[in-house]
Amino acid sequence: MVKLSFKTQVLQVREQAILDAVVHLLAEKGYELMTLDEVAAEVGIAKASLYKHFDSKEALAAAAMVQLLDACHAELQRLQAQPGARAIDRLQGVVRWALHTQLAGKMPTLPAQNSALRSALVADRRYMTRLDEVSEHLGAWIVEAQRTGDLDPGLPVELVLFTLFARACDPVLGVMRATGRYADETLVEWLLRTCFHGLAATVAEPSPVQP
Amino acid sequence: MVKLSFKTQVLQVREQAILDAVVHLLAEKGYELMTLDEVAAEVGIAKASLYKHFDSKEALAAAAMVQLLDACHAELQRLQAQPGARAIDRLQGVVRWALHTQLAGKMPTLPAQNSALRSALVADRRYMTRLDEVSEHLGAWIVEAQRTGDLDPGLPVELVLFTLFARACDPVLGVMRATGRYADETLVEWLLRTCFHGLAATVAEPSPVQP
DNA sequence: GTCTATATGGAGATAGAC
DNA sequence: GTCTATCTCCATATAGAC
Repeated sequence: MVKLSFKTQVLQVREQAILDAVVHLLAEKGYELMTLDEVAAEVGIAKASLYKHFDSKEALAAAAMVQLLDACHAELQRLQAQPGARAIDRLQGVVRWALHTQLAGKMPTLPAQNSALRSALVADRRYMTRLDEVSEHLGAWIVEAQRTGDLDPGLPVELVLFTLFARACDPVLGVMRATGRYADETLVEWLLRTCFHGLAATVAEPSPVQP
Repeated sequence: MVKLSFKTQVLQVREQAILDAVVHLLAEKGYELMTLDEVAAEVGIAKASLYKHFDSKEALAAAAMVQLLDACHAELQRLQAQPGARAIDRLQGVVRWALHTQLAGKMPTLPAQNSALRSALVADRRYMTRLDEVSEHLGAWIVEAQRTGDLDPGLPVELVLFTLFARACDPVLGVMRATGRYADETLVEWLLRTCFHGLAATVAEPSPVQP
């Protein structure tokens, strides 16, 4: 076991607090609208202190995204360990996890195609490595689900993959929640249904048994 | 017919050029990353001149969004006039139109939930009026499609409506296009399929007739 | 209305004491 | 490493001549 000095531990706790704030603000307002003043205020430290932990705003956001991918990876492992599950069950499970993460205010929106963040992310090896791992893992499940006919085999794997990423931060969830008319769990199930079976969703409802 | 002086016509043409540039830049980079310097440069006028036509950046974006809603409204009218079409056909038609608009670089992304743009839009009567009209029109089609069983009647109308708005600027289209591997029309059809029938899409392909 | 030039404010990043 | 204070850049918005 690696020995960590007390000071080092305090440091790590602080860095974790910073990353939590960043994830929260990224989820709430997105990268462009997130300011380092807000981050510092939420953590309760001076803005300048942030630069002792991270080189720039982009590096800060990248570290937060790495943390998110780590959480996703952990969820993939957890789902992988489910004994009787089929690939399609695991895929639905990861989308459900993503939607819950979004409901918890911890799912950053996808970076815009030409954002400064985008460039920083593709240049970040830790981020790209994890993204590849997650993509590989999901890709394998997608291929398997297509083989068993649970996913449309006519769609390119990458299209399914990108769609899953996009649905993870689907704005529909937030807008529907803002109406205040539906329970969180209901919304999650509806979004899962539209994601996998579409708005048409001709899936037969189980009819109640007559007494 | 209303008589317009030459000067007034020139003015309107210029304003249209400005709005075209704004729509283009909103689609390309989003509201936050769009700068008035870029707008002015693309139109070929001085930045200060923009303020003779529009009061602020927000007003500029709002006018562009109004234009987009007008284009959407026109498309709704066109689809309404199709004689034999069912409601579901019309709904798919409007999503197809939206995706083509996005491919043409003329579909702004949805404003973030807490953006300054958002506030400006809800405060803009012209925008809200048109949004209500479009929503009403689509809502009627949705209800009709649910009645005929072409859309899942178990989903709230507003959820379907928000989902259609969200899919209009689905980032999946841009990402897939960036791979350069697929024809635009193919991508549009795939996205329509996943939108209405989901990633599972158990719809049977028409098998070729044997000779 | 269009231009050049400028004012104003906000946000990322840095300096230097402690 | 943390702080206060400051620098610098850039984007919105305005002033004023033509």
